[in-house]
Amino acid sequence: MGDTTGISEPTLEEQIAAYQREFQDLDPQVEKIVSALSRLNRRMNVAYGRQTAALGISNAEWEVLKALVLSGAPYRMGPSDLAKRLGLTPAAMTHRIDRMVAEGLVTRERDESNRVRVIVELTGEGREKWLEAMRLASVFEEDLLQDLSAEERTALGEVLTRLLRRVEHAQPDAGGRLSDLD
Amino acid sequence: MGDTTGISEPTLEEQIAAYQREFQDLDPQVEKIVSALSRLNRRMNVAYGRQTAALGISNAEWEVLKALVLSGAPYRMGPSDLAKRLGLTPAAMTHRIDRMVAEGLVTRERDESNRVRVIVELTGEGREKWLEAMRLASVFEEDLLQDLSAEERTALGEVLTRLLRRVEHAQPDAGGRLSDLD
DNA sequence: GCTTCGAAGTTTAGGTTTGAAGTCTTCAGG
DNA sequence: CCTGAAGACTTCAAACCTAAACTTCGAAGC
Repeated sequence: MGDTTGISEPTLEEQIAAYQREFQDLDPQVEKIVSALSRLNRRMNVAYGRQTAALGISNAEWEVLKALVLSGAPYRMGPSDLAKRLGLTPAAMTHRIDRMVAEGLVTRERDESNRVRVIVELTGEGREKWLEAMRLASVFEEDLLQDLSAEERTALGEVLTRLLRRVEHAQPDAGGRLSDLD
Repeated sequence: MGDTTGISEPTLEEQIAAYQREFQDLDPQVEKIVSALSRLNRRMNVAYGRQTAALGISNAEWEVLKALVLSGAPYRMGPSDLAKRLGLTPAAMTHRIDRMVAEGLVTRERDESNRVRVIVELTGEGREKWLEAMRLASVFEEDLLQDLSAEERTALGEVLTRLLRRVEHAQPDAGGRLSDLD
């Protein structure tokens, strides 16, 4: 994972001003929200990356551990399910599992009841790694939000889930319009 | 850019419940905000990816065009500056510029006043591509936020920039605590 | 002037992901 | 049974990234 520490970009205000200069047909308020969302997420991922790196795992491996843990005991999933869950191709999943097996985070075995299927199962070590990562992450997240009052947190959560519903239940066609899928 | 269309994850509510089950020491309200932020961003990137793909460019190339345009006329930057701006290594920047030169989106020439430096300059075609992409993106973004009232937009922008300031001026150490850098 | 150091880009080697092709297993019909 | 088809996973080649070594140029110091 590349060290994105040295990332240097203009301030949000400067960037909005530049957008106004180069593309007048743009609502600065909308752009502010979108740009802030994007930046916030990038910075958070950098932070998560440092934390997981300190535990000796990559962000990619953390994603796999997360999917397995959240699937609930006995913490088993097939490679295809994992791939769909993480938005990877099956090929990438195969290699990622290879590495994680070598590191003892998961095991891979054939399903004896259906020998086409493969079962990826979290090891005790893998679960422990996830718990450690979660402990770090939860401290970071609480710190991040510490300036927000309870009311602000509620409001923010509500607005974000509203936006999320809007993108999840609809995907834009090539023209950019959101069109319902279901 | 892999087609992440088939991404399949539990609903946000299910995921929060799973977190509670597997890691009790977690504020569901915090986790809701963080998870929604992360998902929202991922979905938006998928949407942007489709739009830029429809224009025959990748998300990666779009980032470069954006940096050049926002730098202002005459739309020139050095590879190192671009690399820092995008959070890439110089090596990656070299190859990315290679491709974009081949596609006619930018030109590369040596700075005659300082022959170590290289100048990457946006072409008319590159600028036009960016404008097209922005037209699509702005429609998408406006659609995304259409359910939010003016007051909600203002409040959301304010809260997000507040969070952004908190991560930008501080980066967590390996222990997860935010610690001021300046 | 000569040397040394640092900065800017490029090249090279290695690793991860993708898309396409291939293998193996299961299942439904003849 | 045997065959064909579909599904689950793996293998392979190509694309793109990172880290590190290398090349070149410019700026200081003696």
